[in-house]
Amino acid sequence: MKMTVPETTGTRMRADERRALVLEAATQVFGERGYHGATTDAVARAAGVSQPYVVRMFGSKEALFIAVLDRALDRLMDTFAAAVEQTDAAVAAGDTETVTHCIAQNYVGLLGDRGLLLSLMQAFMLGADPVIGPAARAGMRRVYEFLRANAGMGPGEAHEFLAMGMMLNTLVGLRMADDYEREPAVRELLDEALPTKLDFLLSLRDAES
Amino acid sequence: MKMTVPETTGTRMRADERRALVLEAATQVFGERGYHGATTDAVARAAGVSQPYVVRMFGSKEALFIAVLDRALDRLMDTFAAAVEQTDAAVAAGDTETVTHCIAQNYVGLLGDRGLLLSLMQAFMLGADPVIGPAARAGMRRVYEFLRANAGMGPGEAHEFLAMGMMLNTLVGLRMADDYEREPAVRELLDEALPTKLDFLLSLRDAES
DNA sequence: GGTTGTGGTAATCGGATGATAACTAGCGGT
DNA sequence: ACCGCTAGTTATCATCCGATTACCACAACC
Repeated sequence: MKMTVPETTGTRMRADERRALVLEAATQVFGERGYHGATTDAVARAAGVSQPYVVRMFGSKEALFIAVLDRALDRLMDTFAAAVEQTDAAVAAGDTETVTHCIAQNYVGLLGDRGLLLSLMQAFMLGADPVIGPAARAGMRRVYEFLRANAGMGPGEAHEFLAMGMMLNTLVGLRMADDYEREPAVRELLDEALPTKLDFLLSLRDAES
Repeated sequence: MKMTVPETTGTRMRADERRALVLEAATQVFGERGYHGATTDAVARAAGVSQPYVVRMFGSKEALFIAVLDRALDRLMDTFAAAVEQTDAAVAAGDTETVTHCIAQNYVGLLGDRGLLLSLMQAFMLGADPVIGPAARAGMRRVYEFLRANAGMGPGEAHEFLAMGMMLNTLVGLRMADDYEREPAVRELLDEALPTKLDFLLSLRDAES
């Protein structure tokens, strides 16, 4: 009974590691093409495994998407929670930073993981689906209730914050930054939507393969 | 050369009428299930024609979606333009109504045609698509430029207005109203998002088949 | 050094789906 | 009456995709 943790030294990987890899790949693919547009084969190739393995690991494509949704929400809430702590510390140090501002900063950071926010949005557009719909609604509730209960926002603040978030997600989904140089109106809109972090967003766009 | 307009009295319909019917049906179906999730067969059944006819009428599913997108944008701009005129008339009469408020009112009215706004949102999530992406970006630009040039909004106003619109679209896509009675948080959020027209939205939900 | 369990893959199937081809029928003009 | 054009259909194809089955291989443990 040594109970050693397998080190993944050889050609094979531990199942939970591989699972995390597949979830990451699936997040990207689902974010890019949406639930119906994504194929389990594309996820498998992105993760470097075979297509049947992806399906068997999660039971079905639908279950995989739910897992992606849950993971995305977990990460989102972690980011928010960290932002709240960060704000508390700043306030304790005499700073006058608002929670909303601080969370917003960290939210923009999440745009770096394009798949995460887009997978969420894709789920939000599938409210009519009998399985995904309820899960997506529960996800939105979870976010809203966090903002109200843990971030100390009022109903109006929370709603406004979510509206900004949906706008940013939409602009990312549209790949609006692709037209930043070419279209003056796009430049103006993005300058307004991302007052501080715009160079960050553009660098992400250019870093794409 | 009588040049009479065929009256569609018999079993057959004029092509442009049928085309409008199919476009309306496609708007609903694409809005519900997204571009990839929608099938040309579902569109055909909703329009009461055969599946091959739908495909041949537009050339491809992709072209049909682009047509749906264009029609949705046309209707959206018409609604906005009417709201601007309405505001001008109110201001001339001594009223102090803001354009933003008036457009927002009319926008909420568009929620009645659920497919219209949802088809737009579905397009906005497909920015990575080589054909749909550019069309969707052009659509968003068209809306923004109207708000800036014709509705007299500044960059900040236009951005804020769009953010509220994206939030409302998302809530509709989520079918969030389904949880209005059951979940207090949802009730609070919807009360905040739709201060005046909430009963209208709920009546729409209940009117569904 | 076999044996057992875990981490995979190759082969394949069946249903769904977009598209095409070939054909049919209503309607107006002469 | 028949002729040509427009509005439609039925039948069918080729492809894609999620899922299943059966099999393979590495590694730990006795």
